[in-house]
Amino acid sequence: MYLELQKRLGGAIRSVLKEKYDLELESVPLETPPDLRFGELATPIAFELARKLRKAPKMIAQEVVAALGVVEGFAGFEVAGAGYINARLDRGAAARVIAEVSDSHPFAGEAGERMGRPASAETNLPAEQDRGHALVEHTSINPNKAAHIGHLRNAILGDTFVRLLRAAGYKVDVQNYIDNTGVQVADVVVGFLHLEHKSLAEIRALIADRELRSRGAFYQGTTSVVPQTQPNQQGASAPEAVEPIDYYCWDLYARTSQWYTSGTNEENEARKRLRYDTLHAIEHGGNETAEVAELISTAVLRRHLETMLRLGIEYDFLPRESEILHLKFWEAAFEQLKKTGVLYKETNGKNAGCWVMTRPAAAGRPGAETTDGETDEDAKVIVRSNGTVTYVGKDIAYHLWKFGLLGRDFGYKRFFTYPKHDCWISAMEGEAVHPHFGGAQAIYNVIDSRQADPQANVIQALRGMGHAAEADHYTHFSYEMVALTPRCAVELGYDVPEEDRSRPYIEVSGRKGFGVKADDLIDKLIAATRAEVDARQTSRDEAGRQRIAEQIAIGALRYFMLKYTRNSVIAFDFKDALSFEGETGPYIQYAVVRIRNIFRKGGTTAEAALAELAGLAELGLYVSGEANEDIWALWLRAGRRTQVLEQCLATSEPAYLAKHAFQLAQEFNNFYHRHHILTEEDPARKTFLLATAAIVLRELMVTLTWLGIESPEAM
RNA sequence: GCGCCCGUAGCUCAGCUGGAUAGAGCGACUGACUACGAAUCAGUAGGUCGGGAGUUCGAAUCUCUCCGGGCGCACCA
Repeated sequence: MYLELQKRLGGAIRSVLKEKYDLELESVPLETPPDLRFGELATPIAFELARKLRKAPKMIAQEVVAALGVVEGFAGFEVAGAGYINARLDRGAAARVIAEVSDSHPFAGEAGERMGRPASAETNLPAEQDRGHALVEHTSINPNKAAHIGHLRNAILGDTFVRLLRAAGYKVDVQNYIDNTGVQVADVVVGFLHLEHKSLAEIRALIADRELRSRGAFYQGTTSVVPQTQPNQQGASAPEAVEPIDYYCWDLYARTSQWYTSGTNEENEARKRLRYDTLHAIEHGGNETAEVAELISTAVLRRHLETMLRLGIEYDFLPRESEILHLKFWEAAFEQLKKTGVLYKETNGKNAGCWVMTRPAAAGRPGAETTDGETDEDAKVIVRSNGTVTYVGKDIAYHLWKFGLLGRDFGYKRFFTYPKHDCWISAMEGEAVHPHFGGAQAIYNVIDSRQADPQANVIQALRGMGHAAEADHYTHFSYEMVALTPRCAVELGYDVPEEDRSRPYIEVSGRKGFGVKADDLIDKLIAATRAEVDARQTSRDEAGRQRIAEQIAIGALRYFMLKYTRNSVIAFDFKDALSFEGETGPYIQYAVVRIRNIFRKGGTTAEAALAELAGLAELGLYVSGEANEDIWALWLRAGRRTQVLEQCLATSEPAYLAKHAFQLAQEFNNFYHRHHILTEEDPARKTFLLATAAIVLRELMVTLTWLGIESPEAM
């Protein structure tokens, strides 16, 4: 609603300025006044024009207001302060618009359902239903250990952004890149083969056993969006629970990392050699070491998908580095890079014999402009003097593929089955019939801010190859890390050095096995919400209570990861993460439950309430006047959903929507205490109050769905 | 050395492309359940927006500088 009115007012003011002063403005700044006393929209445009027109701002504002006359949807305009132009809405008409914006079935359906592309009416984005094909890469955890809280932030940010893109009318492919041939996997392979001295057969048996006996077995083939957690103590016939494979690897990876540096100098040298020999065997493929790597990385990957599914996060495609290597993606990219002159062979200096690329110009100085014959010592090495390609090189090839510019494709195999679709994985020889991935118009890479430089290199390469449009639609969706507060680290039993205890936060480290595992946190959250639900929902059955507890726990976790803007470091603490009061997911869920209770108790429905509103004459009366300002503010916020969505997309910042949902819930709770709906004696006013609740319910449910948070039936 | 990010209430964070009296949650203190269920609400206390200079009619927001904290800058992935 807001967007449309803003456009209309901006247009009206622009044409007045054109007519009166012969000024052509790109756009008119419009803002929300600090208080409803000043109207619903305002512009400080007169201040800007004061110098140009050599007139007092107040005078300009008065002239503009006089010339504006009548604008549809607005009740009037006035000048305030030193020259603000304030606009007042025709509240009755605006309220009708807010009430009518709705999707086909806003109150029905599972809120946690995988978001398809909603009807255009829901997003209120006319004529922009098909915005093109976007590709979002997120999660991308090295498949050698359990996911931790840092990975959760990545996946939740990415998944939420996917939902926002889909809500706005984009076709979106979700990819989770799997580095199954990197050093991290090699390290765990070294651990299995050389620390634990296990054979291929033993490793295979160990993984099979863990998949059977660990919680992983319980998530397999589940039909529920959020699988039931497996209560370890219950079910006497269940086999003895055992740590899942990703937990096992978590410890082994940490042990191996330590092992590299814990021997004598000679031993350490040998161990390092072993490490790189193992890495190269894995990269090369076709040997037993590579087979071990494949087994482990696939088993751990499966666990990651299970963990993420608990949060309602699904993927469409899992491209793996092994296929990027063996399908010769790099060779194809290399040809293009040479042909376009992006890469050149260095003959002098420290990089002699390497194929290098000029780095992106630094913001401060152009720096990297190589004049002929001069050696750019700062250039980025893409192909080493021994002929092997670096990580950035492989990444360039992968991104050419993402945009459909590589001229090669993966093989595709089904890998994981979700309730409503399949997730595919790359393969040398895939299935004959498969969906097509890649060839997107816009891509978003959810990768932490430490990778800013390599990401900039890839963009630079694309631009250098002449793919300017693609480079412009390449977004490094960066975010800051999740760290632990020193107190939390101590609480977890880690040895925290004295000098670290006064720091604001301590970085999580997979290599050191230092961090909070994702599944542990989720389990802990569910246990906490379950205790609350058990205390409140005494007449509900076991399964019902468990389901509600899970919905609340996931809501709390997702909201926690979304409430911070991307570039603020989250200093993780159980106290904050396990909180269900104040600015949290459960607070918003609770508002939804409250509204549902009103309709249940009142023996009516939200749909009926909105239908009745249509028959209410003089709607404007109920949203005007001193006594109704708070209600009008609530309606106005309810009308902001698409505006907030667009803001989130424009800035790649889901936190704004999280904030919006909270503020709407907060204003509703205030309204709830001030106006008792079901005991209202004036039938017309009761209709209006019920419709108010219905609109807030609709808005909260749609917004929560976009955030990936379900609405429990009771709390 | 170069680059990026951060510094706002006791704590954790918002503050939209510069705009009207700087906001929220938590914590502290005071109140509100014969209930549309208090995972809630109302109220009080609490801020030199890290320091300084500049641009502007106007700066938490833009520029410069200094201070403090974090993270990147490999023929590692």
